[in-house]
Amino acid sequence: MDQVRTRQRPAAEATAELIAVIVAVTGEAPRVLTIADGSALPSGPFEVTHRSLQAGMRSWVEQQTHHPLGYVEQLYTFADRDRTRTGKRLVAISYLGLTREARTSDEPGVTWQSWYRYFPWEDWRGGAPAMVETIGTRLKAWAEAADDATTRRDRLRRIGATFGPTLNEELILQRYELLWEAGLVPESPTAREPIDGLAMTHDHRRILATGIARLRAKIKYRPVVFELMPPRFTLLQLQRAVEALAGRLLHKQNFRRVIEQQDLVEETGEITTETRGRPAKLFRFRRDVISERAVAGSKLPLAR
Amino acid sequence: MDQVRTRQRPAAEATAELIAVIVAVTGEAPRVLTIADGSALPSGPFEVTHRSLQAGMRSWVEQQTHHPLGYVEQLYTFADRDRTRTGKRLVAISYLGLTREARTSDEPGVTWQSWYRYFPWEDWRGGAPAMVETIGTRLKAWAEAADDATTRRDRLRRIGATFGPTLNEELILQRYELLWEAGLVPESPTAREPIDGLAMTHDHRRILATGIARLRAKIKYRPVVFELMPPRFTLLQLQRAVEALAGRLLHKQNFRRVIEQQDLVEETGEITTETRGRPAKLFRFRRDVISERAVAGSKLPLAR
DNA sequence: GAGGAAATGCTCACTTGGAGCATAAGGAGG
DNA sequence: CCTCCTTATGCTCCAAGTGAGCATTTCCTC
Repeated sequence: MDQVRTRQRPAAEATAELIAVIVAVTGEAPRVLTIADGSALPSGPFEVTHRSLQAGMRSWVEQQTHHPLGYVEQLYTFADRDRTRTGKRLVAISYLGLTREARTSDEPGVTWQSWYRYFPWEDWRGGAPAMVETIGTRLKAWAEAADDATTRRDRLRRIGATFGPTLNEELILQRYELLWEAGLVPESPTAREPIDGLAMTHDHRRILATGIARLRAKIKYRPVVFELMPPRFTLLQLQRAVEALAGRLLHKQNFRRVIEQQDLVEETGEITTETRGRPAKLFRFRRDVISERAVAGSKLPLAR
Repeated sequence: MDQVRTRQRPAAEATAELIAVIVAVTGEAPRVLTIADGSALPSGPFEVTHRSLQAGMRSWVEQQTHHPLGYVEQLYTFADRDRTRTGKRLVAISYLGLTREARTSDEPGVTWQSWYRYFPWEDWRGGAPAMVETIGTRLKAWAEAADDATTRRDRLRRIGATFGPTLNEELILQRYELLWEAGLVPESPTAREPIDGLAMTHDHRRILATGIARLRAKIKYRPVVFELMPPRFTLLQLQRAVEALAGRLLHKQNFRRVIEQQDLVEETGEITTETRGRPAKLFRFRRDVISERAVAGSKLPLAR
């Protein structure tokens, strides 16, 4: 009955847009596929010809970047008030895709960018980035500038939780939002002398942050890193990839221990001498574990 | 530039629908708010007047059920081909809401239902439900009936992973999908002698499964159970609520140990004698931890 | 041939998580 | 009033998991 009532109302018109965060790891850099020379994520409207949302997203990415996609998962859906046009609502559905960087597309404007160009304060592999101190100072100033004590305390608490010494790499979105609120990024309406870091159109940088956060969380319990690896790799290469994504370094021996005891990889029998030092065994991902434990976890030594 | 190309294409029309999975725990039953006498979830179109997707969803639920909402989070967005009407695409955005069951709404058709009426095979609190064996038999028959060996092996693997002895309560969606594929639920196009369990219109039962899966996963690392509890409760009541959601029993002493060492609750100083046995202390949730560790986890002894 | 860089093996101290034993404290029934 | 039943609470044990390091091995470069 309420169903019926629902049906009687004129359904509101809307436009659905598909936005993709496509990630690869090349060398030791986590990279994201962009269009418009790094200032936007691949995107396009959901059309009648698309079999599904995901299919539509794949089609746009392939059309705009000529890059094939592998693993894909939905991220988040939002409707900005700012995105309203001609009385219709614009709903944006974002996806996270994992792939390996192929030949540079010859499409104009299509480039792979290290995601740390957009979030330079997120790369802690070489210790805390210098700018973190500046950020801390400016955030505190912003917190102190609050009108009432409650807001002030709340801001300080959030600063401590997101930029604290025990930095949690999954909180990238919360950190970005804090910077946005504090007017430290150019996209912010209250921006004043923004800090370093490339911006993107609309809320694409925010969507990128969402994708990174999801990925940083997911590598801890699902074997998704392997979607970013070449067919054969050494354990150190695997570790470097995880470190690139997480933005922090890991204990080598423990990393190997966990990977091996998880039975996620198997030796190919080959050995590489391409690196310095003692030659390393090459491994391959045991694809079958994906089905085996689509469920069970994969666990990486990323706990804190 | 690719951006520009995107803009030049005529944006496809779509209709966005909001669907809500509203959960409460009453007594020892996890309940879901339904309309149409249990056959549908509250839902309605996203309209221009809605400030945001979430606001729209709240407004529909309140309008259809007169039930106030608390905690809410987005679940998933999908576009069924079947949902196409008049050449437009229908995008459905689903939400999960947690609340406490208030007075029964006087709206006709609005009822709270135990979610195990829809998924009777998911309640393992009293041991494996009798129907699980039947399900296993029928699923195996379905697997064996596959044309080629690969499909057969794959089906058996999935059956083992989802209905295996070490049943993982989070896989409720995968189990439902398997039953759907095997034609064991009435919604399935290949349905034949469906097993027990109430169906819902469209894919609402599937959305409910998604919501339950999310909630079962989330209670393990975020203090969301408290959204479902009264202001003051005993630790056993809290445990019963978690068990109701997870569909399985927990070790009492360990449960208390974890809850207490997490500092999630504090004693009210009161004692209740409303239950049998030794009177229990009443606790209240420390609301402030939500902000304290919006981040950090809460962890419940639900690991396996 | 020496030194440097990585790969590998192993140890140790601690933390967590799953189980179970034992005791305490009300209420109900006799 | 006494006994039994039920639930609340305290604690102990043990196994598995995790964070840090030490020690060796094996190539390459100089």
